[in-house]
Formats: sequence, structure tokens, C-alpha cells
Amino acid sequence: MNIGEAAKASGVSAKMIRYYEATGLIPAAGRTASGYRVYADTEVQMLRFIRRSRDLGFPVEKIKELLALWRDRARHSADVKHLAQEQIDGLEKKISAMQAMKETLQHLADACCGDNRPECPILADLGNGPGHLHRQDDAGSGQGPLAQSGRRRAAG
Amino acid sequence: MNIGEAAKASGVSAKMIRYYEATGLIPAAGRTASGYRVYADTEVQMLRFIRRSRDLGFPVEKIKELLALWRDRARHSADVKHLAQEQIDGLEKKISAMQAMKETLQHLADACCGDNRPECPILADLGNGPGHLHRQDDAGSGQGPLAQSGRRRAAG
DNA sequence: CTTGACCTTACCATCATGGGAAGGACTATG
DNA sequence: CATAGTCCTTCCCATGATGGTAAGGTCAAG
Repeated sequence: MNIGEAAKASGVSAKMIRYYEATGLIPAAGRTASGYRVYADTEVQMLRFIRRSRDLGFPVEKIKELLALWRDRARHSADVKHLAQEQIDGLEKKISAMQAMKETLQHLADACCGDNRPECPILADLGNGPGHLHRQDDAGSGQGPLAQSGRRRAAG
Repeated sequence: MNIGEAAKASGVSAKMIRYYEATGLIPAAGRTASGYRVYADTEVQMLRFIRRSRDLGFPVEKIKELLALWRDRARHSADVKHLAQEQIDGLEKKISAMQAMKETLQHLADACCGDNRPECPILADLGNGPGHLHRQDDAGSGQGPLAQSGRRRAAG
């Protein structure tokens, strides 16, 4: 199997297979006399493992550890579970952060009429800094830089 | 105000202020005779706007549009709302993807005893590819590359 | 032998951010 | 004035995972 076939079979692009090899995530593949990389089923299986791990959001560094455990017939499943839990926790943290962003934006968007008038609580909030969700009546005063910022350079 | 003070006042690092200037997100700051950048409240306000937008996940390119609307006293709030909605949609998409990852991982982790034995449905799943959540009894057969994959590197 | 599809390496770009080096500017203290 | 320390300047490099492209070699089919 050459790299293109291995790519198709594993779902990992040829580009990434070479990258994983270059960075030491996978061992160097065998080569034909003319320099083509060759892959056997074992390698493809490893690539699929990597692909799946990436799909679950694991960074390559963590996949390195997962692969080591995968290969280790004497591993402790606790170690694997620990890695998984770390990943879950990391995902949860990111999800929460994005959820918070989304909710803030949703509140702001809900308060914006979205018509052809310039008044906009979204811009008002962005301009005023955080924590102004309840001051929508303020919309119309605190929006906009109030001037084109006449670049008065206080030279010296 | 020099760049360090503006950074403190706005929450944007000096490094990023220079970056925003270099990439055209903000206009070039004024300079003292000796070359130091100087900032007035207006600029700091703009930096806070940027900071807050970043905190809500907007990419710099979108912030460019938001800033243009912020400055435009004849803007239509609909345009702002549209940008916000795009951002909300993007966040929701990412959240869903990460939520799916997290749930898959959680199922796998729940099925893993997490002790000192090597059997591990997490590794089994990663090795077998997607869609094997119900085949935990398989754990113990499909895990591991079955060999150290006799790395026959045909002499590069 | 030519054509086309594939392989090889090597370099560049992303996106937003930080780190660091080399050198100049300002401030406070002797 | 000298010196130390903190800040500023520009320039280059690194991140993480991925794609793109270019220049050149290889293989299979006609």
C-alpha cells in the first residue's frame, strides 16, 4: 500500500501521514527502492486510531500517549480512562466558555431590533465593556467613538 | 498614554496592540518625537471594543466589520445583528461538535473500569473505528496493534 | 515514448498570541 | 554626569494541525 491508498483506507490525508511521521507520532514507514512509502494493515490501523482520536478532539501530544498505551499490553485501563477524563474536562471547559459567549451574544441580539436604525445594544455593549446587559435604555448614548478620534499626538 | 498604559487600560497586550496596528485593524497610533506610540482615550476605547469582541469569540476579520459599523453613525442595526447571529451560529456549531465528542468520550469512559487491568473499551473503540459503543464485550480482542508491527524499514 | 496520476521534498500560509534579542529612551538615584 | 532599571522600538521565531503549491522523480497504461 502506498501513501495514497493508506490515506484512503485510514481517512488521514497523505499530507498528515507525512506530518505525523516527521513529528514522530508514528514510526517512519518502510520505503520501496524508489523511495515511495509503503504501509501494511498494521500501519493503517494505527492511522485509523489516530484519526479517530483526532475526531474526538485529542491533541497530537495526547494521542502519542494513547498510542503508547494502545501498544502496551500491560497497560492499566485507569491510565487510559484518566486521559479520556482529561479530554472530557477540557472539552467541557471550552464548551462552557463558548456557551457563555453564545448566551451573551444571544441576549444582546435579542435586544437589538435589527432594522435600519442605528441604535444597537450590541455595539453599545461592545463599546461599554462587560456587564451592561440591563442598561439597554442606554442604547443611543454610549455607542460609537463619539468622534473620528482626531489623532492628537501629544508629541513628547 | 504610551503603549503599556494603553494595554493596561484596555486589557489588550502591547504585543497585540502593535499587531492590530500592523494588520490594519486599528489606525496607526501617533508617535512621540522619539518614536513611542501615544494613545488617547478614544484609542483605548476602541481597544476595549476589540478586546470585548475577542472575548465573545469574534475573529479579527469580523471585528473589522464591527468596528466599521461602530464608527458609522448611519449604520443599520440589522447589519450588526446579522454579524452577531453569524457568530452565534458559528459558536453553536462548534459547541455541538464538542458536545458530541464529549458524549462519545463519556460513554467510553463510563464503560472503562479504570483499574490496573489492560482491558479498555476506550482503546478498543479508538482501534476499531466509530460506531462500536455497544460492542464493549469485544474489549480484549480488538485492542492493540497485535504486534509491535515489525518495523521493516527497507533502508531509506 | 508519452501522458497522466501519483509520489518525493521543501517552503509558505493560516490565526492570534507569546517569547526573545538587540538596541534606544526615559526615570530615579547616586 | 553616570548608572541601573524599566519601558519602548523593530525583527524574527514558535505555536497546532492542516492545506496549498512548486519542482522534480516514478509508475502504469496506451
